[in-house]
Amino acid sequence: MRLTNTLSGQKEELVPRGDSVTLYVCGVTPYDDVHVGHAMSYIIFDALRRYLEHRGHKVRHVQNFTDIDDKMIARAAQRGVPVADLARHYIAAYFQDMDSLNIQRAHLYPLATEEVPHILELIGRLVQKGYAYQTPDGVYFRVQRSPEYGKLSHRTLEGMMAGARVKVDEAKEHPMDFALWKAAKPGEPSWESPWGPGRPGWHIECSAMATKYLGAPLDIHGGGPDLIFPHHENEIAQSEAVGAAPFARCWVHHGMLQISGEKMSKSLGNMVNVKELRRRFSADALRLFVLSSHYRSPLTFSDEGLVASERGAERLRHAAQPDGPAGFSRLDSASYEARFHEAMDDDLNTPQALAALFDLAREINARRAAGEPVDLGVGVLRALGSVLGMTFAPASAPEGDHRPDVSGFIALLVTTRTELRAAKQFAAADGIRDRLAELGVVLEDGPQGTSWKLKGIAE
RNA sequence: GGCGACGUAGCCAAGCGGUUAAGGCGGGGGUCUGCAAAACCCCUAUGCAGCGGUUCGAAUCCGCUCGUCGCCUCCA
Repeated sequence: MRLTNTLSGQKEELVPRGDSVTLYVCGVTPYDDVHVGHAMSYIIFDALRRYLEHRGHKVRHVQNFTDIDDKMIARAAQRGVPVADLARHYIAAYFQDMDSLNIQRAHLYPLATEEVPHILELIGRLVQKGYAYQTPDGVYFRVQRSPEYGKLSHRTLEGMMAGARVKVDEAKEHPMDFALWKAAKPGEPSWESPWGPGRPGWHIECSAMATKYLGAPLDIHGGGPDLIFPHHENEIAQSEAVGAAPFARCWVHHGMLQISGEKMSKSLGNMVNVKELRRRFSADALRLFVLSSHYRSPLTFSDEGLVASERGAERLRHAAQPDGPAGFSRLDSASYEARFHEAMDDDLNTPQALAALFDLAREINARRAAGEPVDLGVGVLRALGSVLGMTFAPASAPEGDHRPDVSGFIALLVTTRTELRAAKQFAAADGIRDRLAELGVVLEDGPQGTSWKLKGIAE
């Protein structure tokens, strides 16, 4: 398949070298609940991984947790809890939320705090080779030693300095030099090192973990677009300085999630967290919302968009119901599969892949309505949908929905209503239906009798 | 100030020089139904921000104008 490589700005054919594809995705700093921006990011990389696996590649997927940094320390202090406890809590929350979105877990989730020896070794090599120097504040990377610095973000040191929004630190040789090791201030968690007690800088952990667990060059290194600079740029500088060049063959970045035209950020206070969203929308609706635009385009979050996606998800769910007779069908699912693959092969074009799925759903519905067996088509729809991470699970049982199971009572009312209808007492029958609708139970009369489902999710 | 992205139907969104401009949501009409819902069928952009240019041919390439947004600082 072809993927856009941020490094070249071009679509490039992904050619696996060994028996597997290595995928490193930058993870979160676990100091707060995950928000829709994270959801968007990890849904996209989940779809990428699932597709690679669908195409027969073995994927080795590593994603880190930055469990020690300024934000962690500040939040822990604010709450009066140890940093490690804060990390443990939000890492658990991260998994809960991502699981609820049907995002496959990475094979390994290294923690920065557990990689300190390896990080120190890497810093030592950088110092030894003249790429790093010590100041009273810690150890810094010497960006001017990297002639290619800026190659990922396509900018130059001069260009960045022109912006002049860089804080001046007298002790640094160059304003763009960045910390590899931060000297501990009193009361901060710290580790011993040849440069005094301190903790790792942000960027060094990813270089250390990625090379340790996957080895350079990585086939794919991904992350949010806001990580291109400085995080990923610095990862490249550090890693390639010690000979791990190229650090990654293909850099994959997606568009930014925005909220009503603005960037969503902690400072603007317009965060929407995943837990809250999952109470109102199904995992499939979130998937559809994210994947119905191309991953490299910015996406604007909106409630109306989610509502529309929930309807769309419901449409696919309906078509994917494995009912009806099995048997031969004239439905040509191969052509839909071909469209799906062609779209996904071309830089993960999920909107077009979804279009193929919706067209398949339409044909399934039409043939099912005509009494034809559609089990083969349904099988293909479910298989391809699951490549995108769709669950097809009924929307009626959202995560965190603690409504008691009332199906017995509803069944009783449905039976009663059926009897009323048989007796042509339509006013009473409609009354039951209306009252149930008010309570969030939708009845549908079909040839095989009356079925019901809970509405509730996207109300 | 530097770098970059985008502007396609009421809304979201594909399209990467050449058949009738995907798909979803919404809306309109119809079939089915006691009615409704769901489902199905049909319709919903002679036009792709505007103006020039290149080309036999442009939503797609180039230039300019207008508009929106992002990165350059912690952030997926």
